[in-house]
Amino acid sequence: MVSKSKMEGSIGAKNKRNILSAAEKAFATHGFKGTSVQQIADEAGLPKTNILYYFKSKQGLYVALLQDIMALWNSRFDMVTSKDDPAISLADYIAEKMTMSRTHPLASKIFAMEVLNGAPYLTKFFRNEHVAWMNGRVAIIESWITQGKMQAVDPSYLLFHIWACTQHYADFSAQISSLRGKTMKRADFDDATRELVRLVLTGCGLAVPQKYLETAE
Amino acid sequence: MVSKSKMEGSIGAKNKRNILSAAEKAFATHGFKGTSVQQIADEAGLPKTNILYYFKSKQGLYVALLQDIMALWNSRFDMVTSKDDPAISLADYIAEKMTMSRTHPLASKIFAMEVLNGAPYLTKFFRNEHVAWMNGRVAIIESWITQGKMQAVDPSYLLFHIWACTQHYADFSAQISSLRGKTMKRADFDDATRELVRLVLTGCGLAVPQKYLETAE
DNA sequence: CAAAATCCTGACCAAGTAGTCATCATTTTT
DNA sequence: AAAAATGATGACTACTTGGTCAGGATTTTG
Repeated sequence: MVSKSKMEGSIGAKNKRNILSAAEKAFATHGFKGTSVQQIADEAGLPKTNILYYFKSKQGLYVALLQDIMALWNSRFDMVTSKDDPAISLADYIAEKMTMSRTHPLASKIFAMEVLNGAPYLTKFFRNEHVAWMNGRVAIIESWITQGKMQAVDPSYLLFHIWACTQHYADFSAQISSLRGKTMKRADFDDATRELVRLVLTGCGLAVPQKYLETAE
Repeated sequence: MVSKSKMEGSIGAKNKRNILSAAEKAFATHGFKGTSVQQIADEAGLPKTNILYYFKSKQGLYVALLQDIMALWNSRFDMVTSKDDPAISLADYIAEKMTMSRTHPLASKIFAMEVLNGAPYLTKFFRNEHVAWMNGRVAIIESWITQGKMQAVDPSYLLFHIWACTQHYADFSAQISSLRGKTMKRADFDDATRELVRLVLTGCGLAVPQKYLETAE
């Protein structure tokens, strides 16, 4: 019976999840400084001291949350190889990132704020795992180019632009909703995804895969 | 002698500019809540009370700054007509926005933070001037499309994507610098501009104007 | 069931905050 | 130069905040 003793104190695990979820809401809406531990406590339905019991400090909670968020960034694009089809790979990556913006907008906002403020808690991550990831992806795109599978574009800037556009729908939702007069629904995200896939792929001299072509009418 | 009496108290005008500049730096780095009036005072080299003398409150200062920032958004693209050339017009707009990201990154960051937090002080602006601007631009792009000057794309999403990519270089500079191992210089911005112009214009079925084609080597 | 570990919380505190106010200094106007 | 307007600031206050701590409750383990 090993499992029982190491059940991670299911009470604690549950509470931690609850607190992290409340913190995500609060931090995404008001930023790190703009959020008080009391607000998180209210959101979680717990007394303030209980928050500090599970996370040693507000900063500790924030860092834990940030780590959870970074784990979300993992993608099937991580595993792409130079033998894959660039059109499919890039289109799927764009679609995947758009889905993230739709389903995890709060995580995206917290990440965006962190980077806006100079990414004090991410510098290490950026300089290690993230650079390695980037180098790998750049190499594969370059290989696609030398294989003549796609037009010569700068891979770094291409990735920046994909991130910029996909994250924009989460981070700037207030502006987008105001301008459209209504919030983005699932169908709108699908439209935006198709538009973006077409823009990027055409710009890379690639044909748009069937499944990202306009279906209806 | 009307002018002399209404010289706007050049002392006051100068101080206000100084304070706004200090506030821009502080707010862009730490957000509204994360910035104390004292920090702004230190940055401006003035006692705290003097800040409150010129701007009635921290919030008042922030709103004044935000208005200054919104005025910066004015663009030559505002004046484009359906008779203009879409390739030139869009390329110039992209280049102009990239220049803004390079020369006014703090303004871009403050705007981004404001929108991230739900744009509480911009809702009115969004719903009025901004929607009107948007409708006008969308109509012109649609007219370009019906004239057969460019491919059929959704004008709203196209504009969103242009904003996303251009602002990204200001707002996410911490991430970009980390990944590149060095900050973006003027020449790098020019490279990024060319890449983005090519991506967008090609994606709209437009030829890239001469001046945005790779020059060197 | 006893002991140990984990969980929970009210009372409290030191530090930092935005903003007020009374007073003084300088500049502008008459 | 007198009066008026504008500019400048130290001292103070009311309030919020993150975090501690001591002690109690509940659950888990032997």
